[in-house]
Amino acid sequence: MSIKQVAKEAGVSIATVSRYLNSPEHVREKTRLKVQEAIDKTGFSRNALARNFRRGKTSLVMVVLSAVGDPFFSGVMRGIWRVARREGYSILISETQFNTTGFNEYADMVFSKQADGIILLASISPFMRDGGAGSSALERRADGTVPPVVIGCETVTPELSHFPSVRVDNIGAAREAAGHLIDLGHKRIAFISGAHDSLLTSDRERGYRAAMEDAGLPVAEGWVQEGQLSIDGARRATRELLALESRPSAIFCATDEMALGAMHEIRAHGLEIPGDISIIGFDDMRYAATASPPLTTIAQPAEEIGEHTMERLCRAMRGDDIGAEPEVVPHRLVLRSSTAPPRE
Amino acid sequence: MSIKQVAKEAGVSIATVSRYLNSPEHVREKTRLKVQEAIDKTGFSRNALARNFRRGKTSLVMVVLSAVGDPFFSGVMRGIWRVARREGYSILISETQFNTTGFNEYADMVFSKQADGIILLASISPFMRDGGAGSSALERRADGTVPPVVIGCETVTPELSHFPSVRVDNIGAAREAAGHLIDLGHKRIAFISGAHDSLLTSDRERGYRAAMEDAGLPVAEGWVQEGQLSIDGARRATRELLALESRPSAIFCATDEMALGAMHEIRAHGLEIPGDISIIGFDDMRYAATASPPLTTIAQPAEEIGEHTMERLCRAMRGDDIGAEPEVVPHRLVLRSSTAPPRE
DNA sequence: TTGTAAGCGTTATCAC
DNA sequence: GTGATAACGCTTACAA
Repeated sequence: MSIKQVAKEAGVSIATVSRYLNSPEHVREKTRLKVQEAIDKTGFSRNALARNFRRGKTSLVMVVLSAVGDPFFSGVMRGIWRVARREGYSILISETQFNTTGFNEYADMVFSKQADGIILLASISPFMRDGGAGSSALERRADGTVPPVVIGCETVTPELSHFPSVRVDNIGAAREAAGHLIDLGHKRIAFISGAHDSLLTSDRERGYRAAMEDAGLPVAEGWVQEGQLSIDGARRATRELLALESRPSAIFCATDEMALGAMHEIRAHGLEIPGDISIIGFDDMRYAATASPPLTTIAQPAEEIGEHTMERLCRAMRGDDIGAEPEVVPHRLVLRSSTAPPRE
Repeated sequence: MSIKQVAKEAGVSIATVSRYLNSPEHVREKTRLKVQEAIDKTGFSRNALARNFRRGKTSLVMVVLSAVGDPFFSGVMRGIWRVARREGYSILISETQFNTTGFNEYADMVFSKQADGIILLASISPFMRDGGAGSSALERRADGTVPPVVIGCETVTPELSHFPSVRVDNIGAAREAAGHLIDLGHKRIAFISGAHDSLLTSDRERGYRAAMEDAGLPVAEGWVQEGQLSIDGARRATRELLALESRPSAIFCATDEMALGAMHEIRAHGLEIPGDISIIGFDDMRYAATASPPLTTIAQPAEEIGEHTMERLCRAMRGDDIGAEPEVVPHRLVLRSSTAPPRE
């Protein structure tokens, strides 16, 4: 079932079979028929491993994300796909499952030629911690060039600032989210962040703090809680907030996922949203609109982020210099029913 | 940056470098040091393409799913990962994006040796429709053996019944879900299915119809609506149901995703859940519990499905005969607050 | 313990 | 248009 057997079967050389496979227009009609027949007969399937090896490329792009199952990625992937199809790339996805080694393993795939490029959607903080093979894979390269990597959504650390990225202005958007609550008249506004080392949410936290400062409002002790980017984490964080002496009248959650957790916990305490407490999220994942009440949030143009990220990667894989500037795409405040003026 | 340059740098043969890489214990301490030094100096990274090609295996397992962003996959992947780590496999994920070619492309990767095995979580109906390369990849094999494929979650078509699968008893579980509504006293119970060709939800529909029949209840015209497996599809389906003369007092949704859409639509009509209409879902994805009211549903043991699926695949890749019997894992009815006795 | 050398299945570069 | 044939980078007998 190798090209060789097909050649024998068809009574031609292996070169001809290869040509038939790669550029049939360079093969005479009559020969083409013979070869196709031989292929059908032998049930041949070209060994992609050998092919990729020989060609030195795979036409595969690896998308690294923290976990499939995050609804936000649906849109981003759709955008990536649209471009990938157009440009002739296949997409392979890998999960870090929130751990360090996860990423390193996949970063190496570009280096070891198993993929032509990488799109990083996962949180990138993990692999800054050690100096393992993977992190260095992103730093150095034998010939000093930068490997084809584009970072999507995430905020970029200084260490990785030589990689291009596509994302919203997290600080500005967070500022706008907090600003919306302030505009409604809230003064006691809490923030639920991700983990303490999450870059993404630390930018959003910065925006929150900036908005508070602009408005001359204090950020009281305990008003910033870690929600671990999870529903349960957000519930715990909310529990803390509700127990506070100066209980906030509004909570800004760094992700919609956590906002859903917060809402659940608030209801469990017999409080009303937005009557007793207003909630605003971030991402506009599809479950934000079906929440009860529907969640006010900051929408990221997920599909657009996916498209632009992939487009930029394609240029990098083609060998173009795409620079390292982050591309900022527009966010949008989506007003729904989970925010309202405070009661008093 | 090939093994050859490292060999030259270290003053040894390429065989020694290769040995160092694969079984360092067979290399003298002193030589080991020399080689390691040369590797560091050259910044060498072994070309996995060449390696896999030569070895004829990749230690890679491909997980095919319809689309990233489905919260239900989180748990399944966690289970798959646990086993993969233990058995020394890496996981690569691919999306069909709900189209046929998507699957074919990836199915071929096993055939073409880029992955050692496949786990199919995606709906498998698409690739039954044509006789393309991919579908045949799952059917025939040069030497007549069955390629290492295990199907997770999904119901298996007769055409694919020679492949092993791991899943819940969809019919039985659906019967229980509908039965729960019947036990509560509901008589007008509707069902929101996926697409008409979705195997998964057609089994659930069968369970629903069986339960109704058992109870001697009719399934009136219009009580079974297609929800396209999406929130919006479910909203449309619900709109149809609410407009019905004999408006149902309870709706069984074939997935939690659709249940959230249905709930949203019901609330938009100013109706109460479960006061006016009871809702029950299927899957117990993580947003089911945070819905308002929390969603009564059928829980699938996602993590367990992932584990068992991967375990079985590992045995298949090892060459063991794993048979083709579907393995049925237990489901569980999770009572929350979206179901209650009918008003009257 | 190390080196030599024969492949693995393709693609690509030549002649013809 | 087609056919030899030399790579590609690595693993693995087999020899030394």
